[in-house]
Amino acid sequence: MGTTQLETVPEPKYWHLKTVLSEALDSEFTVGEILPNERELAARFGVARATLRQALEQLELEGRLQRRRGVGTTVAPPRMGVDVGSEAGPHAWPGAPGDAWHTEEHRTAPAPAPVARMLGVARDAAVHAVLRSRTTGGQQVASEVLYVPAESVPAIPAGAQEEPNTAARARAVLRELHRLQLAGQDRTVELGSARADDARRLDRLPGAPVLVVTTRYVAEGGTAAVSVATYRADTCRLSFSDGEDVSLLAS
Amino acid sequence: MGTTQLETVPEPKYWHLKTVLSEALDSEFTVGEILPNERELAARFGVARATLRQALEQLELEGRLQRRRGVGTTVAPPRMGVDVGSEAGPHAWPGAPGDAWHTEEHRTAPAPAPVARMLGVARDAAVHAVLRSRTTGGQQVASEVLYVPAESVPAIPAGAQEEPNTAARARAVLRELHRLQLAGQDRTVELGSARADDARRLDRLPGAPVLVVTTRYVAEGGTAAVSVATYRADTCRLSFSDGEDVSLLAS
DNA sequence: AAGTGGTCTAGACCACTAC
DNA sequence: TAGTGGTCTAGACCACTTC
Repeated sequence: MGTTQLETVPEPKYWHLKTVLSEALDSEFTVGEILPNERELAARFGVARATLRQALEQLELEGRLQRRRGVGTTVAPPRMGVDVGSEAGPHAWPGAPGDAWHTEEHRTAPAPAPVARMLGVARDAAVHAVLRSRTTGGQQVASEVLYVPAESVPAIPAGAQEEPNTAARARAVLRELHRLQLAGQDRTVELGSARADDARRLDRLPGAPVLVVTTRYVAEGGTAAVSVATYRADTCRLSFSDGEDVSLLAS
Repeated sequence: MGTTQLETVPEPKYWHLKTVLSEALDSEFTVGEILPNERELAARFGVARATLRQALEQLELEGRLQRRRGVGTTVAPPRMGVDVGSEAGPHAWPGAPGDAWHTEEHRTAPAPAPVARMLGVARDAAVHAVLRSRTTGGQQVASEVLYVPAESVPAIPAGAQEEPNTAARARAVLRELHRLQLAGQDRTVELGSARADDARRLDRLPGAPVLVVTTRYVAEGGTAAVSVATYRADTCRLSFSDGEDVSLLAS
């Protein structure tokens, strides 16, 4: 026999299952419909529940399914496009009028190591942390922490006094930030898994896949602030329209 | 007792494990070092192998570990930044001189349904498909398919003749495309899982997490081409520098 | 041939939601 | 309380790499 050995590949069961289920979703189910439970599906396909779950996990990762403990597995709507590139025009400070975020809270804490490095501050230096959240179509799609070193907003008193009016303090930090001249910004996107607090805010379990968008805001002196936004990877498609008029994207 | 019920939350074992391992990676291991095998790690932590694997999977998803069948689990280097926004200046056609891609192959096939919709062609209409790949630091980080409807490159003869010189044909399609005036482009990023062919090209198993970057190229008449690029989500951090001079990003 | 990670099983119990 | 998905176990065998 030749060396070609056509298709010796034994396709894993869960992979084949995923394909079968995916086609069934396209043809026999409608958005929002609930699937039979895992034990029954496993029995119906003649596999162990763990194997079936491997297939379901993949489909959930791809945004085709939504699973909720105690409730069931439902067919997910197509991912929603979420504008990231031109929320309020190119090169705008966070919190500029018209952006898609809701300012929620203010804390004073040391920034995570990579953020501290970008900001050029000591690894354990306390900075302002402004927590914001973003909702689209009635659903929480992202939560963000904006790190602002004290040097960027000298008019804001240091946070010795941890008062309850944190939302007001957060807005004050943003207002001060807007006084600076924004020289530019750059963004990175990477895959992450939701930490416990983000997971709670996004209504997901810890470890759920998220898209982490890190934005560095550059002003005169250097990096004036860094934002770390985590988007639900299962329901979101991030869109970076370059400021052009892009109308017919739709789904 | 009050209703606060502090920390009733029984943290899942795999979650706790992941935290412990993560800290160990930071303090006791160096990049490239190989970990003890899964059976031994599981025994050492007193959990089933499946539970340990759940923790390892998370760490691999976050780019902390790299696992290879038949070899072992190694500590991964930090993710590499991959420029997506300004490869060859803003608003350049794919294949413009200086871009980071290597043109490999040409096919003629119907585009996937969502792409066909963006291109405004019939769902089963055959279009040019140009396959390209991108390497960074000696590693294959992305594979791309560029879909070009026949209308965008009328000078290229329809692909009745499936000759072997497909790379040459691919470059011819790109050359023809460059004759059009590029009016704008927009990008989306979403999470996906590698199909069998992409997985092979990226040296990963099918289903591996990938970041799917979809770019729509707009010329006079409308959408002239659509590119679907899949990046290894475990090793890549996509960077959208807005064309500014952004030097001090580092790791 | 030996050792690794990848797949799969059949079961158990837990946490959560809804009634 | 009943039913769902989430976690966990202790095994088995397979596919792949290396020697």
